[in-house]
Amino acid sequence: MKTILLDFIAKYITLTEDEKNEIASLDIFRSVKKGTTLLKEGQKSKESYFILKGCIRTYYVVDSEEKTTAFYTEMEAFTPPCVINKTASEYYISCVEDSLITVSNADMELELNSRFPKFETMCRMLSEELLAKQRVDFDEFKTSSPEQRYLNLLQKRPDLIQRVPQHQLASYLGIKPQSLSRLRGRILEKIS
Amino acid sequence: MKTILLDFIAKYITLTEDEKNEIASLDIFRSVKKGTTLLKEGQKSKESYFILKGCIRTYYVVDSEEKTTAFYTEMEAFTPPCVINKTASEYYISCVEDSLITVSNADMELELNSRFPKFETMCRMLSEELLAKQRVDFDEFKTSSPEQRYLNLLQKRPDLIQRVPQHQLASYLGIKPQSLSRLRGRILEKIS
DNA sequence: ATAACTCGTTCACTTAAGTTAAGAAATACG
DNA sequence: CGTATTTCTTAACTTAAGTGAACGAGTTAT
Repeated sequence: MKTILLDFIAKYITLTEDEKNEIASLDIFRSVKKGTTLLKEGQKSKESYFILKGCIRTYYVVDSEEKTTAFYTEMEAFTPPCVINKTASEYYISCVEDSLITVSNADMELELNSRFPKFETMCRMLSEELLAKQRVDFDEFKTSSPEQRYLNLLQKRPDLIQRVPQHQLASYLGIKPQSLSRLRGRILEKIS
Repeated sequence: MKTILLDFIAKYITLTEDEKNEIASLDIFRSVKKGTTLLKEGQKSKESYFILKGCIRTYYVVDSEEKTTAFYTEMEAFTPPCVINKTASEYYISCVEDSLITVSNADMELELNSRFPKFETMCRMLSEELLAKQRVDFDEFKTSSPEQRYLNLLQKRPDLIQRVPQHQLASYLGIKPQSLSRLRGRILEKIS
């Protein structure tokens, strides 16, 4: 189970056995139930997350309506903007499914970064990679219609369409649930 | 002039005089004319950019139509996704105005990172910060209408509306130039 | 077991963006 | 200087998303 995290790290740097043991012995592994809220709007936080198993969602509440902006699943890591900016969170984080995650602390990372330059190298590489990936996602979103976005999602993350409620998917695609229903109907008609 | 870059770096780390001199003596400062294309679709590149003065635009060409996805202006840095992913570029980079920029190389950065841990710390902090900022931008884009996006841009980057052609702004906002014209008319009517 | 609620879908209607075309205004260029 | 080109706006029409309401299916609570 803890090997999932070590496998992830191995994509960026090579750890000694001692270092692996140190990582594995950290008290960062958490099991969270579906529906659990990990962070609320207005709260301050220093926590970063890595998903071993399950699905985590971030959403804003605008005019008492949820606006889902991201889903994180297996082998994905993220740090909320409020942790980087040291501001109160503008969004909520909650569990879509029973999940197994790691929860690490900014202070802990700071210490690891200064103790192990290797660790900082990994953080830099990971941030650069995520920045590039998110840039491409953003560009694709901007340059395509809701229907294209849905078809794109169907290609790239088909699992999401199965494991996530439609109304959350809709807002993730930037539209209303009714529009997603209609749009799916339209696509089915085209095929037949 | 080179102090602009040093001021930017100073936001993240503290350099010695020797280090400052070394940075200032690097052959990375370039003056580029309006309209110059820095990178084309299909090309490979290892170059990162920092804008001292001017404005740089990234755009895709889809069905022989330009889709502008970003503008970079004074004191902004960016590395194209193709450099990180080591793939051919999917977009173009071009100069909106006569600009003064730095062009650095991935190999050069790798060397600096290993010679000066401080430099890698800066890269990590910068990537983390840009990742958080871009996340917020993406979320705002997703959760708002074209009209809200325009008003938001008017607040956050009023200079862009002056210095960039409308049709490029429109595609940056995810709409057609005609829609931007109409939308601006609608806003003016509301005010009066 | 039934009532309350959530979720997804459908429908009719409204609103805004896309499309096509035309013309005015600004800019570039020979 | 005048012509060509690009840029911006306007208008009429089409298409798709937003809105409000209603319905059935499935779930939760009492």
